[in-house]
Amino acid sequence: MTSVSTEPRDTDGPTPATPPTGGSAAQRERRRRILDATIALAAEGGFDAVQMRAVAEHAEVALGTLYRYFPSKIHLLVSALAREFTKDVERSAVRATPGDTAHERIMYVLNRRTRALQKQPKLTEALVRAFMFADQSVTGEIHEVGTSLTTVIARAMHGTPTLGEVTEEEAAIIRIISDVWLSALISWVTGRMDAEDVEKSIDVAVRLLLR
Amino acid sequence: MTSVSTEPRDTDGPTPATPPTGGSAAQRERRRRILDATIALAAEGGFDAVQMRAVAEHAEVALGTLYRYFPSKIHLLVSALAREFTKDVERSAVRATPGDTAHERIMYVLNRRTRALQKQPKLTEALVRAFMFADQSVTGEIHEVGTSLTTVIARAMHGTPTLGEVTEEEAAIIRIISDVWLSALISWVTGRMDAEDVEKSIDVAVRLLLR
DNA sequence: TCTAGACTTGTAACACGTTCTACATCAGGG
DNA sequence: CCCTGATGTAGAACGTGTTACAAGTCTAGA
Repeated sequence: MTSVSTEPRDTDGPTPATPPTGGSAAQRERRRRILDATIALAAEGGFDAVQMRAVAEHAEVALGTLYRYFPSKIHLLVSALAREFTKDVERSAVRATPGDTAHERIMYVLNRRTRALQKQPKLTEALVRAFMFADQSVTGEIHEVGTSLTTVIARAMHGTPTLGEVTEEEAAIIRIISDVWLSALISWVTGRMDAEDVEKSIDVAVRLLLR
Repeated sequence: MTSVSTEPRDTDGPTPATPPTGGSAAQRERRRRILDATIALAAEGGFDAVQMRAVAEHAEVALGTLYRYFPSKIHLLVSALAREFTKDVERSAVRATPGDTAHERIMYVLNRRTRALQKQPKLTEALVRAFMFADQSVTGEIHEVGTSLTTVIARAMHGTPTLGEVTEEEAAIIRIISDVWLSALISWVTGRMDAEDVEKSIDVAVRLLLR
C-alpha cells in the first residue's frame, strides 16, 4: 500500500489495468487464473492471505506479470469483486425478482447477496476491505461495482429484469440503500454487527425510504 | 471500554491501547505529542505520509514507544480521528444548533463538519481511509467515533444541546444519515464526488428520511 | 523464414509496517 | 541508598507490497 496519491502516471505499455475483454486468448486465460487464485486465497485466509507472491505462484504467472495485469493488490481485489458482482447482475437479468412490493423485492435481492457473502466470511472481509481502502487510482473498478449494485437494486425496485426509466428520486433512494448496505457489510466484517443486524438495518432503511 | 475483544492477549504491560486519560502526566504528554505529529503529517501528505518512523521522530519518542502507545498505524489514525471528533462533540454541547427545522439543523452541523474536512483534504484522506480499513482490533476506537457522530446528529435533530429521549425510529434515521455521510466522504476522498455532490447527497437523504 | 518488439519469467532490491534485542532511565519500596 | 521492575531509547531485523532488470519466448509482419 504505497505511493500513488497524486500522480498515477507510469510507463504504461499496452495494458493500463487489463480490462476483462480484449487481449489474446492466452491473456484472458491468465487474467482468469489470476482472479481465480485471488478468490481462492481470499476465501481461505482473508485479506492478509492474498499475498502477491502467493497469487502469482498459484496462478502460475511471474510476479511481474501479475503486476502488469493488476497494478496493485487493491486493484486486484476490487477487480475480483467487480467480476463477482457482474456475474450476479447477469444472473439477475434472466428472470423477474420474486416479491409483491418493491420493499419485498429489494430485501430479497439484498438478503440473498448478503447471505452469500456471509457464507464466505474471509472472502468477504478481503473484498470489502479492499473496496473501502481503494484510492483514486481504482476509480474505474469501483465504479463498475457501484453500477452493478445499483442496477440490481433498480431492477428489484421495478420488479422487471429490464430497466425502464429511473426517476431522479428513485436513483437517490437506490444510492442511499447502497450506502447503508455497504456500511452494514463493513460493520459485519469488523464484528460490530451480526448477520441479523445487517438484514434489520437494511430493512429499516428500505422501509423509511419507500414510504 | 478499550478492552481487547477476541485475540490471544499476550504479555501486555500497562497500556493495551493507551486510553486518553490515565497514566502519568509525562505519558499523557507523550500521547498528545504523538497524535499531534500524526495530524501534522497527515495534513501535509495524507495517509502515505503518516509513516511510523516519521511520527516517532516528529513526536520525539522511540519507535518502540510509539508502538507501545498505539499498536498499529490504523489504531493511531483512528485514535486521532476519535480525538478530533470528541472535540467537536464537546463544542456542540455548548449551545443550540441554528436552524428552524430538524432538516436545517442537521444540514448545518453536517455541512459545517464536511467543509472543515474539505479544507484539509490530505488529512481527511488519511483519517477516512484508516477508518474504513480498520479491522476487528480497532472496534473500541471506531465505536468512539460512531458515538460522537450520532450524538452530534441527535442533538441537531432535536435542536437542543442536551439529549432527551431518542426513539427507535430516530436512532435508525440517524444511523442511516451517518452511513450516507461516511459514504459520501469516501466518494469525495477518492475523487468520485465533488464538494457539492456531497452536500447534495446528504440533503437528499435527510429530506427523504425526515418527511 | 527471419526479425523487431511486445510479453513473460525469475530474481534481486527497495520501502515501510511491525517485531525484537540490548541497554538506559526512572520511580517506588526495602 | 540501592534494588527491582516498568518504561523509554536506539537500532537491527523481518515480512510483504512494489519496483527494477536481464534474459527467454511468442507473434505479427516483411
